[in-house]
Amino acid sequence: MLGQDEAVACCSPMVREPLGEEAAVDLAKMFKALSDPVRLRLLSLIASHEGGEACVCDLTGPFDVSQPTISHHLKVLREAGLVGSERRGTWVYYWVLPAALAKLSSLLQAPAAASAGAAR
Amino acid sequence: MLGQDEAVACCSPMVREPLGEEAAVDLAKMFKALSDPVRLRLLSLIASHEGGEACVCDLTGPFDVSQPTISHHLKVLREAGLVGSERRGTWVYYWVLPAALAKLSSLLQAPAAASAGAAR
DNA sequence: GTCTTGTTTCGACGACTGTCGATACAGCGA
DNA sequence: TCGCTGTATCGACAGTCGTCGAAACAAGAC
Repeated sequence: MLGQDEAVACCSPMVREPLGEEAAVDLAKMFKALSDPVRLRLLSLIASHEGGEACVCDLTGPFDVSQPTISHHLKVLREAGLVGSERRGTWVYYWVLPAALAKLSSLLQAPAAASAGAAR
Repeated sequence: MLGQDEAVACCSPMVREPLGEEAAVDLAKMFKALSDPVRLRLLSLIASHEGGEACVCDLTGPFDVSQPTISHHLKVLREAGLVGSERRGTWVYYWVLPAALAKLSSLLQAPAAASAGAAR
């Protein structure tokens, strides 16, 4: 549960060395979870919500899609390891797992050298 | 073409404030391009290749899929704005656009505070 | 010009995805 | 207990995606 720290530093930028086949499959699942506008907004809505967590009732309002669809997207995010969830009484709360985001973020980090060198 | 610098700094982490509807649609397209294992490996193969660029002939070998499929994936990456390409004589070369990766990377950056605060 | 090699486009096919309404489940309050 | 509200699951449907072989296009070699 708490062992998220190792995940943060697990991935050097993918621009430094070729991604392994298995790692690519794994990472692709996480990116796929981020590949829908509704899920992206859900994630940012949860993360920026007061206290770092939000109940589903906070999340259905801002969208034009039905409640079952929101529930489906939340499930996708959860199964991708991007958010955690817990039922507390009547409501179910969701929060972002920062280690997962950090993992992807560091993976995409482009070395400054490459960035500067790309003056084409 | 050259206006990539502004893109680098355009996006504060999505965990700080809710993503706008249009921004989410835009970003989702880029993440969708990353949501396939073959494309992820292609991207990292291109980026980590000597000189920061690779010709298609360097990219078809490591994969089990047909060459037209590789070409298709390269097109997806190109249309997502993640790579650039150019024909030089017989061969076509691809390179990564670092600004695009940096944009996504910074977007996913989880503030240390949120990380620490998630001690549930 | 004609052949050869490298790359892209085309058309088709099965599999997966996002969405919905209907329904089921969970917990609270009367 | 019964009803009410919040959330998840189910089944269905249209649309998109990854893949292939065949064919077209591009550039150099003979």
